[in-house]
Amino acid sequence: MELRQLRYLVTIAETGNLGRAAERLYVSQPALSQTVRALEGELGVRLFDRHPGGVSPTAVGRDVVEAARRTLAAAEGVRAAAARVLRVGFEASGAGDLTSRVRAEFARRHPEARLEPKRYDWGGEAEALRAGLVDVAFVWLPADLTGFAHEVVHREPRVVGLPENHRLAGRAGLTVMDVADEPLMWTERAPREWVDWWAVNPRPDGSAPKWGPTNDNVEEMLDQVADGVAVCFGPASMARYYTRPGLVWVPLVGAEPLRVALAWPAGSANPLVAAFVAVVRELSRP
Amino acid sequence: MELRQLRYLVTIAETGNLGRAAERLYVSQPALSQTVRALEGELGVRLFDRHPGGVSPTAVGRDVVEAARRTLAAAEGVRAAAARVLRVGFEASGAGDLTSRVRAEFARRHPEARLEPKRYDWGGEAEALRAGLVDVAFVWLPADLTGFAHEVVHREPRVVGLPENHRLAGRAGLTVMDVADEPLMWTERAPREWVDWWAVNPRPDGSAPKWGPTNDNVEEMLDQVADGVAVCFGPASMARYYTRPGLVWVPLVGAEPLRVALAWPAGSANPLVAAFVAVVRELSRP
DNA sequence: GCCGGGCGATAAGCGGCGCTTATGATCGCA
DNA sequence: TGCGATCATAAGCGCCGCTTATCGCCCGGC
Repeated sequence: MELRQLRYLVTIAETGNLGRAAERLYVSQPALSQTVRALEGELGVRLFDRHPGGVSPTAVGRDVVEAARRTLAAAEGVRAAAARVLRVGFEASGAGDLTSRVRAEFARRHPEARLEPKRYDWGGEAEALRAGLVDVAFVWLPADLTGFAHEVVHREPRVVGLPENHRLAGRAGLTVMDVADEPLMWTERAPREWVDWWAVNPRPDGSAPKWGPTNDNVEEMLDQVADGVAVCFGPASMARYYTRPGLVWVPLVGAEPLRVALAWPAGSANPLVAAFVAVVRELSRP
Repeated sequence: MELRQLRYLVTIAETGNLGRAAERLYVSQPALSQTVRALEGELGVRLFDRHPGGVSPTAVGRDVVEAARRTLAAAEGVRAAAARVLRVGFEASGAGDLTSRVRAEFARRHPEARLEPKRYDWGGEAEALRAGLVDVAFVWLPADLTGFAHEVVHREPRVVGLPENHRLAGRAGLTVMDVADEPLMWTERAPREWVDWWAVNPRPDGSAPKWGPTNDNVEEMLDQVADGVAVCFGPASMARYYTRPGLVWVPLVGAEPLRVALAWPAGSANPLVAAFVAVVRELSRP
């Protein structure tokens, strides 16, 4: 078994077609035919069912492909270990100022290492983690982190984003019910649970939020709020990290704060992960 | 980068010597020389310092080798996925009858899969997990499980093992202090923390246990207890899974029960891990 | 101080294997 | 029934990773 074979395998599974896979891999179709046969022989199981129209993985094949994906991710970890890069996933304002404090301290301790902060859209940091696109991530809870090592490292109160000419814009604080009648921004990207948590759904009185337009990320959300079409909720740090002309932030009172977890695949191949976790753990302790 | 190269790398790091590594790998020494150079070129860093007497990994090299190890373990996961085997680590009586219930239910749901229970000596199941020798393990707590996904799935009261002719052998229950004067079996294999927890050290009154002979595993321990040279502590299931002529078990009262965690490397390449975890989680819920 | 042994690096040649192109076999579909 | 997909097979070839042979280096022993 070689990584080349696993790379081929994954691409074949993704395209479901030897021809197209060959194209994407810059090899000829028989090369893949041959590789599949070799792997099937070595592993002793049929991995794909062939039919005119393409190939589809068998039950075992699906699992093998998934295992192959993880192996390739681990191999990427070898590269990362050599390059001393650590890809850190987050969304929007991440873990607030903890993020920058961690970055500074990590750089101090590991001057040879390079952090690569990678921002994702709503709920995307958890997906990225799962897909092996990042080595570690600051994940906004709630999120499904089963199968990942994680710990809550940060919490911050929430705020309400309003157009500056909104009748409530001058208030010192707002409750969820204060803005119950305002259309609320939401997203189709993140899991249901995530959206409901942010929207405080159901409300204390059992009612549902008044859903407004959807958006895919902070910028889109804030643009629309500044345009006056809706209001939004966010963590306090969002007020410090993102501004928009025509947008004001007011503390949201009586709602539970955002909890941010640091999550990473246990047993990650990238040794910087452990170092990063240690720094975050230390700085989040006070 | 190919698995072959990573295999070579790890062996070279283990032997610290190209010649001996070549021997173990059934290739010639220049082949390794060449592989190291190729990898160093591809990764853009020096991995080993060469000196007369052998090679030693650089700082980066150490990390790369570690990442390579994980990658090879992941590749083993591909084999496991194909073979549908799940290696389950445990020690002694493991998680008691939960173990057998899980095995039955797992076999029912995944008839094509094969469980490979692997028993380890005291504290060895956690090491085995770390070394990638098992895919999942029932770990007796306390244990260091940082970096692993884990959850407590089982608890059971403790018992005292005594020679049958011991003056306390007929009692319905014993406290730690009742046997404070008896030499207590212990082991040098497990971490300090583990040994102290089992020995209830320090005792409620602040005193230390009276340490008796050491042993490496259940059989040795029970043999010695049956011989009358010491007493031992164990989980209740040990009384049901192991018997010895001349040995009796008495409940240990007033001591906290054993907690058993199911632990696995998050993001394991073996898909059966998730299936197994699901079964255990379900059966341990009642 | 010199020589021998052990180490890794280099050189040159060779052979396997994984690629290529060309073609065959099979099925679905019009 | 023939066409256009698909994957499988065949045959040839070239790369690359192996081998053996040798070198250069450092050290330790006498």
